[in-house]
Amino acid sequence: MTTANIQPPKIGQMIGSVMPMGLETDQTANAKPSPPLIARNPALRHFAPNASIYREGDMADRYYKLVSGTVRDSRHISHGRRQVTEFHGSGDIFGFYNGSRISSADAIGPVSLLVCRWHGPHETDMGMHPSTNEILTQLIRHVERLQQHAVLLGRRSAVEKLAIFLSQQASRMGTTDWVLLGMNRLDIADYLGLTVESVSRAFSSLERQDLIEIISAREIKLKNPAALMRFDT
Amino acid sequence: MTTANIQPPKIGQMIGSVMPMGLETDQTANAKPSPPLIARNPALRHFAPNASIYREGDMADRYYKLVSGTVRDSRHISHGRRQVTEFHGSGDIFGFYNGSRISSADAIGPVSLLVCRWHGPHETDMGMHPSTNEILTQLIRHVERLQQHAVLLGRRSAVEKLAIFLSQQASRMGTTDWVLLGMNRLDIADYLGLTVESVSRAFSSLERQDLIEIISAREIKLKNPAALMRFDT
DNA sequence: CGTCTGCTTGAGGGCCTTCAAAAACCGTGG
DNA sequence: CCACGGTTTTTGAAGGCCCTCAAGCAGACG
Repeated sequence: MTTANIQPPKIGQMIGSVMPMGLETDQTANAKPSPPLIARNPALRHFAPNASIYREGDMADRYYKLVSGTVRDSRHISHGRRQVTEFHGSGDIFGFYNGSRISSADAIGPVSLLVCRWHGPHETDMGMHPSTNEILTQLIRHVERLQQHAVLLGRRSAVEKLAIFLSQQASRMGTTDWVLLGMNRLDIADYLGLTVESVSRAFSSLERQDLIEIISAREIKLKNPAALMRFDT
Repeated sequence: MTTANIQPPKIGQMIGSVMPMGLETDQTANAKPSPPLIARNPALRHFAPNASIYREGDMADRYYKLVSGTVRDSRHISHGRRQVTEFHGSGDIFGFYNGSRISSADAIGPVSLLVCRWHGPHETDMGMHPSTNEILTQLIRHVERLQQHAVLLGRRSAVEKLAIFLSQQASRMGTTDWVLLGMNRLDIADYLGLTVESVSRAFSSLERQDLIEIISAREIKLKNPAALMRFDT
């Protein structure tokens, strides 16, 4: 079974005393009676699968540096729909907003990250752990990714969207011919602006064209990476 | 082919004498045959309609602060199509990339902007004209706008997309009940991930619903701003 | 073994795209 | 002032793709 190497997130194996299913808002509030919320220095924290890291409307008084796991950044839109704006991976710094947040961040699978206090650009100066240079670089990378995402969303065809998405996921994990997806079909659908069904059909279509092989739902072999990349022209 | 008939902006079109009336001429550019392109301090420059400010693949060795006019930021994709990722307005700072640029910037209409030299985050320190604080704020705003754009692109309906777009354009120019569009239908279409025809039909649909009044193609009266905003729920 | 969740597949309808053409707009020149 | 050519915008008709609703299937877990 190739699926053996995939570890579906298990709720029980979380470090610390984190509650399951993330029905509550913020871990930090519940983990301990009243922990020192954020020290002057970044604090390492752990989140259970589906736990909420921050929500739309919250004040943006801290930012985050992802150590391990995948974080979904999304906005709710009408009729229960939602738009996933970005997937964050290890090393990414995120959570900057001018004023209050306009999107929510949630853990997909177990997540570890550094929490840093921040009250605005004026507070971003020397001596902080992620340096101003690193923050600038990350913000710029952020912008680049979001522009790339706009290109994805503007595409007409569902198959094109998925092909490019898979290429990007592969290159992001440093490989060229296979991908281990950190998110489910619904997350992908909301990221690509499609429905779950359309995403599933796109997967099947790519497999029929012999461009990929669906080893399991989460593990994809790219049988023709060049052809997949070519959708991005 | 919708976007096939776009003429790629011509690089030679930097302003000297081509400025339409009503705009101050560029003294510095006319004073010397080949002015020092970028000084240590920001240099004010003028661009003619459709002039290119930077292109995909260029090294990102400078950034820009827009003084007046509208700038279109776009990426070329396959089959002559393109995706507009953002419209920049007065005061916006743009053009940051890690390494080489992944999108092009073009002037829509006459544009004046400050050009600032920049070779990476390490060079962004005190004493620059746009301060590090301002740059951080602008980058964050950039991210917020791009996230908002993703929400727009993810929308199912063309009418929804246009309604939200018009609301945003209005609030961006500080008004609530009318908009003067700085771009044509094709630009809007490529921004919203639609065709010109669909955009035009969406305009007509909104007018039939009595939500807007098309005074001229570029000048729109919002007859029911609240209803338009409600599409953004 | 049965339930639950997530993924896939099928059929029908709606919306956008495509192709085509008319209408409105604009600067130019008679 | 009006006529004229090119561009931009609008409108129409037909087709394709995605969405919706619905059911079947597979994997995980007790």
